[in-house]
Amino acid sequence: MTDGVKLSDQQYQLMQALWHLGEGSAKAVQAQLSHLGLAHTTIATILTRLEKKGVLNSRTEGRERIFVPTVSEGEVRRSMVSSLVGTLFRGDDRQLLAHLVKESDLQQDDLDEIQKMLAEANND
Amino acid sequence: MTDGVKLSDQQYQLMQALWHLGEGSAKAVQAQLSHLGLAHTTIATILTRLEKKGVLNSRTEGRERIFVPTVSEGEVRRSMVSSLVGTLFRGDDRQLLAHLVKESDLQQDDLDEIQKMLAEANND
DNA sequence: AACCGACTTCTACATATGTAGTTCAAGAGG
DNA sequence: CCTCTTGAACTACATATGTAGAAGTCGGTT
Repeated sequence: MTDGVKLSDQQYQLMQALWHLGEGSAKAVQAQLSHLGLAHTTIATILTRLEKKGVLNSRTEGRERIFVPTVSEGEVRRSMVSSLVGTLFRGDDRQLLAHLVKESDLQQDDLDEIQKMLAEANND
Repeated sequence: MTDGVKLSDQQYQLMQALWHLGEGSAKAVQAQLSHLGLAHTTIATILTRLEKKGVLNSRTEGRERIFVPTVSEGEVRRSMVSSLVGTLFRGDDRQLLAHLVKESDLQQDDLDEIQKMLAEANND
């Protein structure tokens, strides 16, 4: 079934930090995302909301709260891509594929690579 | 440049109705989307907001307000796909392509078709 | 002319999200 | 033991969105 996990850009970035870290405190996440220049309270708020949403769990360790993703990046990607496909292409993945092939500026080697992937998918 | 047009599901559906119609009143849009069961005032609100956002124009014709898209479905698709690619795949279209090839349940003829498209893209 | 019907526009309220200050609790240092 | 630091929790406020009732307006009908 379609998980329905859908994250905003910001939320995805935080999750990404956690996926990289494996797990971590708000502080650790903030460090990882220092380029965004968000206040640590902001990070904490978003993490709390993500937990309420069910994509994170947290445990208290000493005085720190450690957050752990409960969904993988792959799962989230799958569900977000399929949600977009649902909206834009009536759920037909192949139309997105076609869109990409037509709209992307693909180089010869990209094409080769894709054909290789196709061949593999083909063999499974 | 990246337009940055980004619509919610709901907003996209309304736009889609207008793209189909070419242009139309709130009433016409509602009719087109009757399956959603939204009040016509809801439709009107969304249309007004879409206009403020710049993806629609409207003219008053008699007592009706006719809405006209100012962006094409293709443009919106492009910018929404590329926004998702930006978030999920650091802007690399090929990664989304790879994702699709791996995750989608493609049939043999789908593969053939894609290869045909690739060959064409290749010839341009 | 008074009324009805069809639309539009205004107002309203809930949830989600972006963003962060303020307050609180508990360990670290003197 | 008291104070300082540090991170957590709470509170706050703005914008976007979903959703729709209420009020206003204007042309058509009797």
